[in-house]
Amino acid sequence: MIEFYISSKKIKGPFNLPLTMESGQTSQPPWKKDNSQFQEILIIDGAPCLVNIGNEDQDQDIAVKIIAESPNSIPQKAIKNKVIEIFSLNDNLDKLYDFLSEDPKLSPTVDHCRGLRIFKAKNPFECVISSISSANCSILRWTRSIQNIKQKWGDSYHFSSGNFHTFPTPEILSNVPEHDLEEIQRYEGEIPGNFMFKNNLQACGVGYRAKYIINTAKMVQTDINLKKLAKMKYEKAFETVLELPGVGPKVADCILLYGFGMKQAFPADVWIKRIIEFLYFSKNDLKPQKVREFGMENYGDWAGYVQLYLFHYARTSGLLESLRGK
DNA sequence: TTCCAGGTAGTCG
DNA sequence: CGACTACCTGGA
Repeated sequence: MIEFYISSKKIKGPFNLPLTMESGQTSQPPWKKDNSQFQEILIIDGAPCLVNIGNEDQDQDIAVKIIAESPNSIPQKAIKNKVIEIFSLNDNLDKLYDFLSEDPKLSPTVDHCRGLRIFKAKNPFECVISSISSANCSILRWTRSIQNIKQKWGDSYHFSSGNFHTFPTPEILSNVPEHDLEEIQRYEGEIPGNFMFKNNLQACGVGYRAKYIINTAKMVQTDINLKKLAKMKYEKAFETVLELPGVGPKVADCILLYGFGMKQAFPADVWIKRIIEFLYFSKNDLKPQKVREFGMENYGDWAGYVQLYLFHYARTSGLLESLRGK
C-alpha cells in the first residue's frame, strides 16, 4: 500500500473530484464512494490496483490524494499517470475558462462547473459499452446496467474495503447469453424449479441493447481494433465507430470524447439540442446533425468541454427543467 | 395504474 | 435521401 499526492501546482486550473465523478459522463459508472473518497480497481501495467482518491484535503497545495493497494509491485509513477489520464488533469481549465468567458452565452457555465473535468475511460471497451447502454436511457439505469455486467462477468478482486470487479473483456462479453431464453437453452442438466434467470445480458437491464452489445463485443475482436482507433484522426475515428451496432452519431461522439479523449467531439443529444436552440436560435427546430456541426464549428477543441459544461449548467440552474418537452 | 423519456435501426415513400 | 416508428425499462 502506498500513499502520495498530486500537487495543485502540477495541474492547470481547479479540479473538483466529486463533481467530475457524479456528472454522468458515459466513460464508466461513478466509483465506489467511501466518505469523501472514491475507489475503483484499475489495471495498471497489467496488474490489478485498488486506487482510492480524494481531493477534499485541507491542505490547499494538494489537488489529489492517492492511496493505492496492489498484490503486485507497481511503480508510483504509473499509478499517477493513470490518475492524471482518467481525470484529464493535464487539461488547462484556466484556458477553458478564458474561452468560455469570451462568449456571454457560455460564461455563466463557469461558476456552475468550476473544476469539472472530462472523466475519461479507465478501459476504452467499457466506455464503448457504457455509451451504447446510455442511448435512450437514464443515467441511473445505464450505470446500474454496467455495474451488473461487471459483477456477473468481470474479474473479481478482494480488498479489505470490499470486492471490486473489472469490466469483462470483449472475448467474455461476446459469449454471454443475450436473454432469458438463450440462458435456459444453454443450461446443462435438469432445470431446478426455483431457477432464476440472471446470467444473461438483458437481465442486467440493458433492454433491446443486449444484441448491440454482444455484436459490438464481437466486432472489436475482428473488424474494429480499439488500439488503432485511438490513433486515428477524429473524422476517421467517427466513421469507424459508427459501424458498430447501437452506435449512431451521439454515441459515437461520446465514445470518442470519453473513451479516447478526442475533445473536438460534440455529442448532440436532445438536451444539448434544446439548450443550443434556446441560447442561440430562439425558436428554430434544429436537426441533431446541425447541432453537432454548430458545436464543432464554434467551439473547436473545446467542443467536448462546452457540451459537458452546458449540460451540467442547465441541470443545476433550472434551465433544463424549463426546456423539458420543447 | 398507465404513461413517457430517450438514440438507433429499420422501413417506407 | 428524409420522415416516421418500434424498441426495453423504470421512474413519475
